[in-house]
Amino acid sequence: MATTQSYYLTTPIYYVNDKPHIGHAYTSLACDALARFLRLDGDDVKFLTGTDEHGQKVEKAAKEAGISAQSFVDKMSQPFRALSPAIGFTNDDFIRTTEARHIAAAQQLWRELRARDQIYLGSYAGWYAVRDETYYAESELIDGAAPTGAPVEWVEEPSYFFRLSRWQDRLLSFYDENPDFIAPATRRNEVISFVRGGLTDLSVSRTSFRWGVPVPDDDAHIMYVWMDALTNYMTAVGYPHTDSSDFKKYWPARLHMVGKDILRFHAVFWPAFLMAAEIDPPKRVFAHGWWTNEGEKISKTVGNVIDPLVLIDTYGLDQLRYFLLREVPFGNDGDFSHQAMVNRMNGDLANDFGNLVQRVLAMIQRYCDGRVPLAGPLEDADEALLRSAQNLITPVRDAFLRQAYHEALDDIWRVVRSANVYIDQQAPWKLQKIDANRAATVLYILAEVIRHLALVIQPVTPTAAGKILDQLAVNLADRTFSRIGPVGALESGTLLPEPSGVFPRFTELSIPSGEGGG
RNA sequence: GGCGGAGUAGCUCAGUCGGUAGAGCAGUGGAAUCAUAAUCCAUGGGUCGGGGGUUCAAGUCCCUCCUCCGCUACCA
Repeated sequence: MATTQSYYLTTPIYYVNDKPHIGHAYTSLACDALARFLRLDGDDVKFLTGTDEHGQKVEKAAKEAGISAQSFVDKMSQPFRALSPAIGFTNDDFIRTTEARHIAAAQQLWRELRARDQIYLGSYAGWYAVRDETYYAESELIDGAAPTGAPVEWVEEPSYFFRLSRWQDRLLSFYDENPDFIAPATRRNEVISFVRGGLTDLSVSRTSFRWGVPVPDDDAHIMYVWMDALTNYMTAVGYPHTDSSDFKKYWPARLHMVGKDILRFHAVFWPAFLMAAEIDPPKRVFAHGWWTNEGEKISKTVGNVIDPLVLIDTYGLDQLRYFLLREVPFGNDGDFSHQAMVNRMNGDLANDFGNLVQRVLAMIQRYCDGRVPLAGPLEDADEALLRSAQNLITPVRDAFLRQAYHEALDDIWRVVRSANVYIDQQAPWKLQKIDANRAATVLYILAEVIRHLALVIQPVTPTAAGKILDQLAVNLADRTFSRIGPVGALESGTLLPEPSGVFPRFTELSIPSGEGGG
């Protein structure tokens, strides 16, 4: 057995001032597929997601709603928690920044920084945008508003500062020594160029509102939301108990998956905080891209926000998961369109793969009494196809570890297509009439190939893959990657259940009565 | 303005250490009929953004220009 490795990966914690949309689902999906892959590969995985619940926006929204901030976030956090069962996310924990465990962790990190003179008290004055939770320089303002369009107000307050300026060189050498820390490469260049441009100390406390983690030993201040929020990644593995088994096992995190908009916080501030506290920084931050909707930028005001739950209703869960991971080189922006979705769902899933499974299982049912056929001597073509399926895990693993999901799926589909070529060349429906043993051999090879395909596609389309493995009578315990190859081979004579399609085609009849996306 | 990335077949993109370009989809023609009207086979004369240079040879290196995108700065 391979040695078990621990792999801790996280989504950002989602800000509760919003409802879950396709962007949240996408980030979590990218983590989920990897988490599932690693578990099947025998790793000890911890996959974390959760909600970010502090900040002025929440405080204001709660006040406007006439409820306490706590009950506001209790309510708003719920849809994010509900996303996991809806989209099949297998997160091991769901953290909320309002939990006691987290407040203790954030305060401890603060104390560590304070004790090392990495935080000092000063004062801050500037244009502050509540909506963005950010200060802007005078020069950044456009017509008296933030570049984002958010209204700004002049705020002058005492503030604690983190000595970020001291970490410029350390960060640059850290990036240099860890070329895989920031992905994709183009984002890495951006971050490095930003840091090279010079870093100023970072304001890390606020006195203008109250909804946050109190600064230790100074009740007038609460912690800057990002310092609070980023700490969640450590909270969930036991911090401040650095001698706990979870912390030792899972920290530093192997991967923080983030949207490209919050890369800087993760790739600059976060490692600086950690190095300043003498804690190991995470291994990797991946900044993925955004989706557009039918070519249009998605925005709330335009009203073209995509609800992932609607897409699941329309196209199916596995279909959506497949589309999101296949359609776009991971890291790039992508466009969601009905046509593209249907092309993937029908072309790749239903026609190429689903139909392959169906025709093979149907022939086994008909020609072999519904039992796993007995293979005779193998010919070159048999061995070539079988080997390509058995070896598939290698490039697929390599792709997953680089978060190159599209490459992994491309590799898998190469084998799917080879199997379709093979079945046509061998024509078992003809062989059946002249050489039943040879037909049985061909069908056995195909069944084994399908077993391998189903095994490796599990992280992306877990439900359908499970159904295929059910139809091959593969035990639940035999669905890990340790069963790849002859060791897990189907046993001739095993009775198989009646096959039924796992990847339905999308037809206009598939459209539910309500309006679809839009 | 600076830094970075990208401009390759109708569309989306691959193209390793330089050797006269590939995949998928779409289109066209054909085969087959086990299968979810699915599959398979055949078919791509693209000035590899423009121009110049190095080289026996450049999509692939150098210079320059154009366009688009990202990050960043500044003037206002």
